[in-house]
Amino acid sequence: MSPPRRAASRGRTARQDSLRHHNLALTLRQVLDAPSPVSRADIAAATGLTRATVSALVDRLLEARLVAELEPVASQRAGRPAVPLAPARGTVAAVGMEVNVDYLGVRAIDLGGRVLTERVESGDFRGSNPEVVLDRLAALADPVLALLSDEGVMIAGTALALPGLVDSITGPLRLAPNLRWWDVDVVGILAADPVLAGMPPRLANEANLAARAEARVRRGSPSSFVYVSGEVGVGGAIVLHGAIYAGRHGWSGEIGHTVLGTAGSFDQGGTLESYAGQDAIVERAGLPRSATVADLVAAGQRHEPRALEAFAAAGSALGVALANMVNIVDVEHVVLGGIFADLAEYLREAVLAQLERRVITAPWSAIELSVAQAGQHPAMTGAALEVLQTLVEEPAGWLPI
Amino acid sequence: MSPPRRAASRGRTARQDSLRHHNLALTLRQVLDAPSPVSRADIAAATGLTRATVSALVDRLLEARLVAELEPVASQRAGRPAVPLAPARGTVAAVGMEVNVDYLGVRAIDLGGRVLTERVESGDFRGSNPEVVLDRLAALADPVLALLSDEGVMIAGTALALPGLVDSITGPLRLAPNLRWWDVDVVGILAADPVLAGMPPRLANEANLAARAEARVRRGSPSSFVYVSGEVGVGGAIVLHGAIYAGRHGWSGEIGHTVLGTAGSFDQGGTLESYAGQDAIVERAGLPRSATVADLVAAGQRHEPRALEAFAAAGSALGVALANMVNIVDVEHVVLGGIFADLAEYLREAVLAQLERRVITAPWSAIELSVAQAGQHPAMTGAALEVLQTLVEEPAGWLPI
DNA sequence: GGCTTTTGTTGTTCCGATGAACTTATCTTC
DNA sequence: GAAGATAAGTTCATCGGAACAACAAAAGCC
Repeated sequence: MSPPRRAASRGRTARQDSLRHHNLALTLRQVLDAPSPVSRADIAAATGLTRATVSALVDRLLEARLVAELEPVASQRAGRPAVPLAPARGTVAAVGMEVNVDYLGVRAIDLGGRVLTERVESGDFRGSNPEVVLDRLAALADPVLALLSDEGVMIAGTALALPGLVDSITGPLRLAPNLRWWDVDVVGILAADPVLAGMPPRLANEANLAARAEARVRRGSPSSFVYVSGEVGVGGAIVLHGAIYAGRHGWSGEIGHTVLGTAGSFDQGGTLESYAGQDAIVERAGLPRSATVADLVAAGQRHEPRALEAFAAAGSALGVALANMVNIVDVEHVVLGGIFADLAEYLREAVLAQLERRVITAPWSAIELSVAQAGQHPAMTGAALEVLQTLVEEPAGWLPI
Repeated sequence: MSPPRRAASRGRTARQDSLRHHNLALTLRQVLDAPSPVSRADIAAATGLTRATVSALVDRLLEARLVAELEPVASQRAGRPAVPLAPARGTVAAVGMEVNVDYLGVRAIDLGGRVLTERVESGDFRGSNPEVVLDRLAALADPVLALLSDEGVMIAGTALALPGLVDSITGPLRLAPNLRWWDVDVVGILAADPVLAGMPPRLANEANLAARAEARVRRGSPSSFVYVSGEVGVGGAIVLHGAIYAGRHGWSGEIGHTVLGTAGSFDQGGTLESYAGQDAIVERAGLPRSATVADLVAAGQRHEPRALEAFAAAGSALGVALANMVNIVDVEHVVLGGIFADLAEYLREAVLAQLERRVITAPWSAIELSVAQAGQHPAMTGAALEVLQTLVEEPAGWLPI
């Protein structure tokens, strides 16, 4: 087995076929990332490759069924009409899975990012047994994978989003505080399922994957942002020039544990999560422990003073922690996800006030704050995109011999 | 510090000559980064290129006078003796400059990182006039550049380290709090000097460049670390896999402005600098405002209670801020630079205590704390290395036509 | 119906890495 | 000290891959 060679990546020697790999990946990205179908000539113009070269590359992608030709449409312009190229539909799927505190799910997307199938189950997995929960996930995934196989869809791979610290890709899961799981060999347990044993999931942190999904729907504007995801815990991620910043092990973005509110002595001091986690907000708002996000929003709409005060406190804490993060990573756009998206209306002012005050670069580059657009369960989509990315970076592996 | 064009870098089309560029840079790095001279055969073995290819590439590097052949040494082994290759000496120089709060200087290094010349002047530049100071810097740089030219050394370029926020590479300097400079067109002012007008310096933050020098002396272990530099201000930088993480504008690593010690309300709250900046430590130690680092160290050696207490407070604050940073960027090694290096003995315990307590990944990957090894004025070296890097990444530009 | 314009394809050429054979320079062994 | 053995570096034919230019195809324009 040859080592996985990426085209001319840093430190590796560039051979003849590195060129092909690189340009093939480049061409594929042009098709996948374009908002509407593109022609070979468009790709040539965008990449600087010649039309001849692009034609040869596209031929390979067509053969591999990664790209499809659509019917030409009348362009109303002079010249031979272009053949529109689009991501192939129903040929290749990527499967994203997620285990979170209150639900688990499976979502399959195709090369165009279209959802092919999805299954989501609610539950309460705080303090749950990993084997039991992961068995349940496998039971959810099996029919999805079977359905895809029946339809002749090739499965590019699987990935699993987890609300905790995961060693990049292969695991193990070190710690998921709100599940109360630690040192769980997730891949090993899932391998008990015969189907998943054949395509072990890549593991990653839920917030990082949600940020990936967000980066995709934004299609590059902004291409760099900090993503904070409010769930039971508070997660974060950094997207720089469209790519997830994973850190050394994949443990980056743990904003939830930012220390705030030390009262003079550094031995006390609560973390962001203790101010802006869902439980903290609910408690401060004076709602019962079982209150949901919807209950919080409702309280806000009724202008309940205690709720508004809780939102302001959470917003300030979030703003301070985000300012620290922005000062360190130098990214001027912040995206609110999870429950922070639902509560954005009530948090916005306090968050922005702290950001504008604490971020030293604010006078030269205003901090923008926006609400996540990636829809329900973005980490599931992000997990599938993670798989897709490996394919997009290495399309040569999918070519017919 | 932004990504200068790499051969076949992401998003660019790879042409035939991209291969050459890439492999040429790869070969050059092998020679420059090796601790001792290497042969063509060594390079071939290390890179996977064939000896034939390496020979051809090395010939070009010899012609460009970037690499030199040394006298063969008896290897005591069978076989034809290898021709040792080393960075060329005295052919190409990179010039690093620095303006800081209490000194300014110029340092020229060659391809091997050897210091060719350097000039440093002390001063007190708080609240200084940028034109005056930069004129003085130019007056310091001119003879250095002249000397190099006289000796037939080609100058690869210049770079300038500044203790503040600089827009990547071309400036302007947005803010240097301790100089009390803001929105200074540094490159424009230096262009009044006829010599520097011909080779305008790249600008970057002092801490980022010091971290670059540190990464160089460490030669890759650790290849990822957080660097905190205590000066009058507190600067920071992130090195990931040997490369400086610059952020979106080059404003990353501003750990000095981390908010700590908010007493319940988020409207108060001091920054790290107000606990661990030199002035803060001096004041808390009960020393006169004019006290130097040496005075602080002396007070520590005399076990003066107020000094030790000040060190403990600074260490705790630093530890909390570093923990926040490590949680966000996921790097398990911390390097203390500037005055923190001198005071490391007294800070270590408090810093480590906070790190071990606050970094959530500490149980799985112990945080290591070490002292900077890059010597005096590392940012000057780092600035020169910044220039060198552009050459190393694009050696093709230096080839004879 | 010729002309223009744009798309996609077909050779040919050129560049760069490979691989095998060859030369060079040492050590080893009898 | 001559004959291998071993390793370093070079030479040359070959091959893969992109560029370039010429050409065919399919439209609109007058």
